Amino acid sequence: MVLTTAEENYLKAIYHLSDGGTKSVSTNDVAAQIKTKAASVSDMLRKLGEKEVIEYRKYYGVNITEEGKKRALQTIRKHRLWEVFLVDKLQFAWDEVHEVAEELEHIQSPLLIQRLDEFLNYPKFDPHGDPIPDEFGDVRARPRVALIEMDIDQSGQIVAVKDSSAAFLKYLDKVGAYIGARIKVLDKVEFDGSMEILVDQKKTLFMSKDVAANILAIQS
Amino acid sequence: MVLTTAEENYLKAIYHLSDGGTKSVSTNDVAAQIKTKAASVSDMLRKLGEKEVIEYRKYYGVNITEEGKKRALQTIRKHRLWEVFLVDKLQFAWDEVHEVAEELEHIQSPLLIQRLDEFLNYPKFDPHGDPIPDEFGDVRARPRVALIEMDIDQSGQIVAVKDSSAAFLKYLDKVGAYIGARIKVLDKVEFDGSMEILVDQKKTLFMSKDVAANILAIQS
DNA sequence: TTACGGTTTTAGTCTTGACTAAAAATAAAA
DNA sequence: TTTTATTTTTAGTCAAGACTAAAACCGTAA
Ligand SMILES: [Mn+2]
Ligand SMILES: [Mn+2]
Ligand SMILES: [Mn+2]
Ligand SMILES: [Mn+2]
Repeated sequence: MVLTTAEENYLKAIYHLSDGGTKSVSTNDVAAQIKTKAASVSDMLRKLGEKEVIEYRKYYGVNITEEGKKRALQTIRKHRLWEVFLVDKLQFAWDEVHEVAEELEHIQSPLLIQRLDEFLNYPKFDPHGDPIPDEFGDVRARPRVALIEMDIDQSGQIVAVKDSSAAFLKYLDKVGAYIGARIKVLDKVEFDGSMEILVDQKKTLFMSKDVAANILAIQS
Repeated sequence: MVLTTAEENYLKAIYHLSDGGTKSVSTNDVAAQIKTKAASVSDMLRKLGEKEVIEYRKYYGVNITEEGKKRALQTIRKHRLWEVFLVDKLQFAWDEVHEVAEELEHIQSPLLIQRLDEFLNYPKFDPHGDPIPDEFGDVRARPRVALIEMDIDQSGQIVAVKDSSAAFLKYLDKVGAYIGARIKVLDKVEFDGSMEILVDQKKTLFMSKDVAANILAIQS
């Protein structure tokens, strides 16, 4: 059974909103994520339910099935591999890849993805630090914590961003935060939740709590 | 004005059938090429006419406009660049690329194509020997002649294939004909039009007139 | 000049994936 | 336990792109 581009996009959205299939997802949540109207979502949920990639109980939201999870992870795998390709091979900036990958992820060719993976040397993470599922849909997740959760004097390394919008990524470029940077929390301001971060042992960075909430690190 | 995937496919078909815009094209020809029904084609021709990429006179076939030619060549450029990518970078065989390129050619991103072109080192020909239009739609065509048109004792070099079907390309692989091969016509059989060809000064190849008609060479 | 065969267009239908407006169901408040 | 607010679904519509069947047109032959 084959999914259309629209169905793949819905399923991916449901997967993300459900935190990898752990939570159930409401019609309105999906509508917001996909930027469609709830009425359109209701329709699609019925169809995805019939295809048994989600379990759909009217008025009570949806849960993704095992089959659905597998399908969503395949699409996510393709999306992230293409992002790596665009950045590593075609010198795209990390804030330029998302829309293109959103299209490329729907190209149907198992051989293409297998060869692309090989060509990219089997990358484990995409340019935003998100893990790339293997061909069986297995994801090796790293324990990650938002910068905002870290305490003063704690050290670590930036490994991913929660928000992949161009606006946010460009801001990180501007201030010199990047994936792989070593960081240390110098100060947390009680009043507004903003933070002072030492980057690579040399540069001090001030960031609002909104920024700190969208940078993910591993602690060391 | 933006074209849908379907519209791009129709326009490309019309471009090819019209020999690069020189001949007018009938509804039935398009239907055969796209593998749809004439009724569907009529409908689409009306739409393409409204978008002024073709000139459509009911019952009298269509002619592609300058704007249409430009659009078609952009799609062809993308198709052929992706074919080069698949063969040169992902080790696809030349008979495996067409279907995938047929999808990839519709990805919308000028930056992607510009960077891909650069990454591939500005290739001038695709894996089947067809020229790749530049970003302005200019094609530098080589003078090519079908093998079947060559006379006994004439020499040359295989530069392209007319038929890009997997069946034909696999056959060429099997018998050892390839783009770039040096060839010489040893014999032409009056009776059935079949030919005897010397390849790379060492291997003799017998081919039917159908095969000889689909191999293109430059004479030397 | 008319009849005919082949080509093309029109008319009507279907599916997919959107939308708006209205109805129905659920959840929260009184 | 009603009432109300919010969410969700249904009903009806639309556009794109396909299809079949029927009508219209074109060019040729009688
Ligand atoms: Mn997508
Ligand atoms: Mn990403
Ligand atoms: Mn195509
Ligand atoms: Mn080609």
